[in-house]
Amino acid sequence: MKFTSAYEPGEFEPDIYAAWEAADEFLPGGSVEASKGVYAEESPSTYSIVMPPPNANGNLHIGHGLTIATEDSLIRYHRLKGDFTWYIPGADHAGFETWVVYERVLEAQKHTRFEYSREELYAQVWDFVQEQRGNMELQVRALGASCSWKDLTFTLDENVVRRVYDTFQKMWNDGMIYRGEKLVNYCTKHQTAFADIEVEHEEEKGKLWDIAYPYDGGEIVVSTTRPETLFGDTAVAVNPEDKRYKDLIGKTVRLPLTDRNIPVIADEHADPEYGTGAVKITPAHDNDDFEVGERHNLPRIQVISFEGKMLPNCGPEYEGLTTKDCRKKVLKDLKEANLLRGERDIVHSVAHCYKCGTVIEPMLKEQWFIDVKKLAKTAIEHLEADEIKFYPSSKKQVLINYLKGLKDWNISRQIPWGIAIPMFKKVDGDEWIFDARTNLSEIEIGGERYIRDEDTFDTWFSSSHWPIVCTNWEEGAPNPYYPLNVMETGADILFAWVARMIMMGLYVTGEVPFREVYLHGLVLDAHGQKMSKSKGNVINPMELVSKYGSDAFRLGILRGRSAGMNQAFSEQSVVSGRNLCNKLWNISRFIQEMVDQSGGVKDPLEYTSDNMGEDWILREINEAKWQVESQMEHYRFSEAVETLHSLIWDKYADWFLESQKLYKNSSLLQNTLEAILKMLHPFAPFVTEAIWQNLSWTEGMLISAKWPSDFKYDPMSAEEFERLMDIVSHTRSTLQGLSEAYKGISSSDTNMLYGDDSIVDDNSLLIQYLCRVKAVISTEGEPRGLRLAIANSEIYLDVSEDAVAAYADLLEKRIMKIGRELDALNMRMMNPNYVDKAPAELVKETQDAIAEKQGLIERLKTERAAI
RNA sequence: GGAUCCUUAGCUCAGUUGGCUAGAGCGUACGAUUCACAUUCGUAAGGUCAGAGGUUCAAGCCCUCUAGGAUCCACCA
Repeated sequence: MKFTSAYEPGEFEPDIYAAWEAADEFLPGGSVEASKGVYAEESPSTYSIVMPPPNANGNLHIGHGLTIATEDSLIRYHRLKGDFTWYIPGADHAGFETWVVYERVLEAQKHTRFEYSREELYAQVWDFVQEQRGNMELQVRALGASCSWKDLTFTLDENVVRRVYDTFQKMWNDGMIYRGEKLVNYCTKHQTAFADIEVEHEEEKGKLWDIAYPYDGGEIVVSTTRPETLFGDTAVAVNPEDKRYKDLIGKTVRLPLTDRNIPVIADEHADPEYGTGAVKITPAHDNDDFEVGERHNLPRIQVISFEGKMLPNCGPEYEGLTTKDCRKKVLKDLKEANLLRGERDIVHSVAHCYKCGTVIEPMLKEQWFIDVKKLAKTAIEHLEADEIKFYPSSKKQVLINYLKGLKDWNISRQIPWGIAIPMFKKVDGDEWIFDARTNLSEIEIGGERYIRDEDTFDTWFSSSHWPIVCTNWEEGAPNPYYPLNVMETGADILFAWVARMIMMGLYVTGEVPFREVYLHGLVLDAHGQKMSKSKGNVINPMELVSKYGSDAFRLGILRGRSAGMNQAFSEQSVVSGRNLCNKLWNISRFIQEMVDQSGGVKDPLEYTSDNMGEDWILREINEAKWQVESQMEHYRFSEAVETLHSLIWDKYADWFLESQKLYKNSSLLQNTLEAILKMLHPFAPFVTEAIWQNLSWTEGMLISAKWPSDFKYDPMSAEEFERLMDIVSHTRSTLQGLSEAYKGISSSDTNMLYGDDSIVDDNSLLIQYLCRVKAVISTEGEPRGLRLAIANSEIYLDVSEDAVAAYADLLEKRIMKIGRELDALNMRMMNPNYVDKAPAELVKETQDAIAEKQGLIERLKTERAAI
């Protein structure tokens, strides 16, 4: 006997995973060749998913847990269905994320990045990541991901870099890449630029100061939240419609604390309603001002350094101050100069570095940009042609709207950890050339020396190639795994990643990179709060896995989750998953015992005609299977889990197995259990495989078994069993009611009497067992006790008249309830429009229901009359 | 400011093209107990489907408005 009384996940999970992996079960069709497009059979159906690569040096968080549970259940389902499934794992160098971590490591060692060359740093981080990397991969395994490890792609792998360079070169040749001096979102702590999407805006309390800029015969008062940037002012703008300032347009005013004069210009940007209606223009340190500057050809004066300190051009008193200190000093000096006119509290949103929270400084910097017009336009066309189906569907339009307003994409990052930008600048001159030899910092072509750009690519630029590189897509070569069947990822990176994969997929391959997109929402804590370290409500998936098992975690996290929604998650749902695993384990243990009693070998499916429960469970399994198929098709994981939970627990165990305690049809038990194991396998791979391996008659591995085919059964017989279930439920309920109403009634002391009823007659033993009554006896024409209100039957509980009397109140309540239901139905039928316009089928159903309820009430009234 | 989504049992959520007598898990109450499982079994209570209108024979579902919440985008001198 290999079945212990409780399932212990830890005893089985590591060995089972190792066995799958050793048997190459994770490869498409189970062979290396198939992943390369070489098949034994003619064009098999394929199914591919790429894993959004977890950070190579990190630990998995709850979001990864959801990702893997979702993707792996799809993969396993399709594998059982016979598809050549390819689930390609990845590891992300996570450019900036990892860099932040590594900078802390350096800091701890009392070093800084500025002591090393770019190459040295790259090599150091590479080693650091390789050391850490195994951790993440072990955790992905612990979650049961049936991904093809032989195809693991690291985002800095050679083939990735090659593909990224190819694309970049193509874009360069197509004139889509340009170098521009623009304002970038700059973090002065990390000393790198960010894409707009990487910047977090937060509402903050701030102050709006009014500062007087004097001129001969007066002053103009400007409003600003950033007085320290006044050294970079190159104009004051007023709205052209603003009568207050009309006469000042074109005049010059004195810039306070300096000896510079700047012009007053007219620009729509100035909002007459806001502040004083006059605004200082600092093109080098403000996004809007930059645009105003472009419109009016204003000089751009950078006054803040990349370290976040004031530059010498601010004057010796201010040079070297941080922006914060400088603001204080400027305000103090303005006050002393009697130029500060006002100060008020405001709430405004301020951009912060999403990693360290430092205020983002818009800075002038030469960067590489991608002109996204064509990319976005093509993507929109394909989206509008419905080439990609979205779950939830609303996200498609959200994405289109985003693409319509997309600005040019800054792909330069000033961190060493990433793919080097393959651009070199002529030493003597301004010319830039493309060259893939980024291992060299300097190259020579035709006697000219070129120096490589120090920057690296934005990670999203390389990540946008993910479906292409993971499936080994090559121009002109057929590839059954591209486009992917589905891209499953978090709704929060719809813009950052999904949008860019679509643009890049179309640009490189001419095809959309995936046919469907399933987006999951955030996993919130049990109270619907976002998980965060500072709140201390972070749930570690690995802790849950070690406590309850991988399957329990997977079942728990998929429960109550639907596409695109941020939803709560609690340990409780994992407990419920664990219980289901244990239930299935014990079902199997019990079946194995029964099979052992009848020889322990595998029998072909047989079913006997005298047990309706067998027909019924075969029907229920068929129906559950069809439901799960449809639910998987529509990414309704939560419902699929519920369907299976209900099948296994409420139907298979509570009714079928209970009835089998009397009938023991060994071959049927075997065949139905196998079907159930297969159906639950996508969600709970370990326990189902563990059972499969423990059962005496099964062969091979469950992971690569075939999805069950339909069972044949007798539908009449299955329906009859439902009647039996009705009788049993009703009896139990009535007995419970009786025992609560009248002390001394217990089911085991009560006899069930029946009149002319073939179902009871044929199944008296089963009914006796399921109802736990003393005996089921024919009335022999002498009914007594309480008659049960069950359609088409004559069944009594043999209890005293006093007990029946005590039960009267409950009975009355039930009659009332059914009466109300009957009234509602009658109302419906009395409406001529309903009878006219509703489908005939429905009207018939209503009529039947009325007849049934009338009959029921009659019988209940008889019960009452008998009291 | 713009957009999207959400509001259903005590809690967390399902509810597909309108047909519902609104479901599940957990929790609660009552009862059971050698015989697969206490990670168990049985029974029950619990809902004006956020509010107000509208369309329809019929609305949790479709439309309009209102209130509350979440997220994203843009902007805020």
